[in-house]
Amino acid sequence: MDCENTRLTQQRKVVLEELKKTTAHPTADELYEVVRKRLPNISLGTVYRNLEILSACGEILKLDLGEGKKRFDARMDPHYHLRCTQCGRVFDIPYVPLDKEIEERLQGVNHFKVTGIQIHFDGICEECLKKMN
Amino acid sequence: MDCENTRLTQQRKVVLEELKKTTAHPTADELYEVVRKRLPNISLGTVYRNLEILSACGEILKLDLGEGKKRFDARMDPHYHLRCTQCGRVFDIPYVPLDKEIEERLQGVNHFKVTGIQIHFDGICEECLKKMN
DNA sequence: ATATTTATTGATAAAAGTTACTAATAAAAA
DNA sequence: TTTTTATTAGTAACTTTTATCAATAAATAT
Repeated sequence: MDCENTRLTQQRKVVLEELKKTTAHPTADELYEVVRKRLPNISLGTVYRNLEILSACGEILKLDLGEGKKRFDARMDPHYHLRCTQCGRVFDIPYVPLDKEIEERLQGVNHFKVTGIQIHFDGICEECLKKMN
Repeated sequence: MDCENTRLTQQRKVVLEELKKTTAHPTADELYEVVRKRLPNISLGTVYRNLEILSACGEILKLDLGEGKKRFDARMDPHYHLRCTQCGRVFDIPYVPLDKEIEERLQGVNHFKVTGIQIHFDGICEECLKKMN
């Protein structure tokens, strides 16, 4: 992916701006609906294309929480994600530096070169916990 | 999901048997091709349906490694998975009991009830490492 | 400023993976 | 054996994502 010869179009700008405004980890389709309020003629394909480019160029994160669709996140500092099995929302979880330790512990037990670790959590959010009691 | 009133059909039996034979973590489609050799008239939908039922009833694992398609595994003892970014194959990684420790460390830093942890690894397998040197 | 180059767009179709539907079948119970 | 109903094959439909392509607009050169 060539991130040098990239142009800051209105569409790409608005997609990135709207993603930065939210903490909801929207899907491409959800973000499309939001962006459409500012750019009514934008197409869903353009949203997909820009999310792909932005994530490939390290400007945003593409998340796969096993839902059969991808989510996106403009927050780039280290953190984890928890998906509430009750309401389906995705929340940020503070980062505790486990990755390094996990890598260390895995040394010697296999013949692979580990290059990345994917971790996320399932659980029940505060709001849903209250509703249950 | 009602796992009591379940019938051991030839199709379900063969799907489970063939999955147990392999360590390749096949997709539904890949397993369909294998099962078809024994049951030429089985349909892809039946393979999907049975994999769904078997995993819902805790007989097999459904894996999502972020590829946009699910994989299945009949190995039920605790272990992790590594996907080789070079050849795309999925390998088993010995289990080191991280889950409990991770859960402990996450206590107090959030307001969620964590019910599950999804961990998998990206890397390069032994075979691909050799080819690179 | 203006012209040129080419990355990007909107619109649409198509691909890939998965689920839903239905009459017919077969596994378990009576 | 008969009855009940979970399951099947075949197919359509659905969801998410990617590809195609002529038209457009952002950056660069003139």
